[in-house]
Amino acid sequence: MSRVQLVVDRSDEAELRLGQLAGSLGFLFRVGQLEVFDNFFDQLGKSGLKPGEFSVLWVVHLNPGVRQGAVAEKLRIKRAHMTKLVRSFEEDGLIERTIPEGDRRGIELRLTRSGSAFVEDHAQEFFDYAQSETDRLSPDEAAQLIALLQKFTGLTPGS
Amino acid sequence: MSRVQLVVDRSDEAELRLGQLAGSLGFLFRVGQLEVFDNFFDQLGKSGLKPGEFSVLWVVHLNPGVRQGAVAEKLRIKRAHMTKLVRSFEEDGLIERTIPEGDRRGIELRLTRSGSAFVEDHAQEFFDYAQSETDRLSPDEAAQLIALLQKFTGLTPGS
DNA sequence: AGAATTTCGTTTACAAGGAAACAATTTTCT
DNA sequence: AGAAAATTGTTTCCTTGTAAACGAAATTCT
Repeated sequence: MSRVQLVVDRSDEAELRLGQLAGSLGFLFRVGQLEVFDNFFDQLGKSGLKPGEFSVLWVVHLNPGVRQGAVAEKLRIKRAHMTKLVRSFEEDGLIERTIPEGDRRGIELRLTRSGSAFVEDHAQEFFDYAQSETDRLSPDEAAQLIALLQKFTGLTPGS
Repeated sequence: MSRVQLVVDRSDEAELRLGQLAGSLGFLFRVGQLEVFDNFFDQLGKSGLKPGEFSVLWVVHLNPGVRQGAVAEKLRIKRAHMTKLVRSFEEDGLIERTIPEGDRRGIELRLTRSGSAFVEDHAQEFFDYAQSETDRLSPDEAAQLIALLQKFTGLTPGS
């Protein structure tokens, strides 16, 4: 008895066509970021460290007295949201807000002693992790990728 | 009468140090994505086109009958959220959901005639825009950046 | 000086997205 | 076959982030 077998070969979960989408910067950025953040939480989530929040503390650490609007603009956090972050840091005793004499609209941010301690405690693991993100690329490729991203975003380590 | 002028030279909004943060992939991805999306809405927002939503329609367009979980996984959309998107597309008459014979847990997605029309109407401008995103880089750099991102994310145009 | 505009942070009201528990189905393991 | 485990989509609740209108302060323009 002969049998005809229809082999559809969906390869099941196999291939899913993305077409031009896979060449779209916006999409690649999104996937890249989720990739990185997922790993981040897997590895550092336990220490209560969130990338966005740590970034704010880090920038205040490097720029004591900075106005919160300037941090928001640089880190691309909306001002409305920055208000919440900063207030919450203040409640946690990590950040100090002072209204400067010169311009009493703005608010200057500084780390408290406790905030400094937090940054110093976690900077190492944060940036060590940032380093390890690039493991899936060769060192050359990683350096190239970062350089291209910096050019694209207009960000440089210096400033 | 002589005057002493204290010049602090804050350069005002000038420089804000980011230190190692500017070399962190997660941060660069985030800024890159926001950069791209802001421009996207400036240019295409009027046509009611949202990048995430269009991406879903596009993938269904290229892979008729795909299960929604597969789309979610590939596009890195959480399944809970994909449910909402797909239901909303169904309400709008853009997508058809059918329960396949083989496995009645899953749901197969297909574009309706109206959904196909939408994708065909907007694919051009969507990907034209995606192309224009790279304007701030040279063509070589853009190609390199995309290739590196594809390698990093494990995504390739083919599949 | 005084009115109009701009800047800065805040508030409120909402949208986007995620975590966890769940029901229905299928698969695996005895 | 039948119990245990895994898969798939859904629901509910919650967190994160945004938009828009606002008040206070500073700046600009007569």
